[in-house]
Amino acid sequence: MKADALRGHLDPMILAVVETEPLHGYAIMEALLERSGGELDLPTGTLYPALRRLERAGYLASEWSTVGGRKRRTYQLTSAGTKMLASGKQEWVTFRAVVEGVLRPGQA
Amino acid sequence: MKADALRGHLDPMILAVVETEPLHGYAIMEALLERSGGELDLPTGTLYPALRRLERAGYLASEWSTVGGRKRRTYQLTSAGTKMLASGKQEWVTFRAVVEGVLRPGQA
DNA sequence: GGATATGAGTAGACTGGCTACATGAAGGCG
DNA sequence: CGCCTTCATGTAGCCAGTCTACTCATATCC
Repeated sequence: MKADALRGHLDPMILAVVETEPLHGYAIMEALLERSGGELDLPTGTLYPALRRLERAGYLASEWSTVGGRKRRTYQLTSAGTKMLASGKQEWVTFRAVVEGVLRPGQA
Repeated sequence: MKADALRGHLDPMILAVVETEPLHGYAIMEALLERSGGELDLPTGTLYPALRRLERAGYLASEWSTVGGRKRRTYQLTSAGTKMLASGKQEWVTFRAVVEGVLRPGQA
């Protein structure tokens, strides 16, 4: 899967994995990997800046903790993030319809 | 629909509309607009550079003609373009599975 | 002692879609 | 005639997000 393909689709995916429970960065990486069936193996240079961006934008809130001698920054959805996730899901549906309307998969 | 979302997905869409018949740039724009239900209204600053890029890459071949006093550059798929389109469609299926696996739409 | 897993982060490159602009002909309208 | 809209192609330069490559630090297992 090409890197560019993710553009603009990563944000809702990140928000989605912290929807049900707050997670720290490393756990978010693992959750994305697991939910995508091993396809979405984000480099840290992508994930961490993305998380900070989403926090700056007000969609995530973070909190430091120490577990087993290691520092974690745990992120949770804000109410703005919840709304953003909902609209992101809606946009995905639109986007999918556009692409498939043009590609017409399964058609000559 | 955000602009970034298109990143990496535009190329197969362009190839798809010239799959059945060669078209010139302006007609490609209209075809994309029509097939997407009015959602995909590409600026010329996006489409024309993309076409040249795809031609440079060997996926499209172009030919000039004059119709009604206006010059047209008509593009058609090369055999490499046909293969590229096929793999692009396959990549789309994968990408869709990844996004939906993470987003889990219609699920809590 | 060394490798691996956990955990967070930055600097800088790359790239493709965008805005804004330039050019020109055909055709309709008042 | 002058003006606008549509058709038609194109470039220059901006911008933002993902990437590569790196740093730093602890815990655990061999």
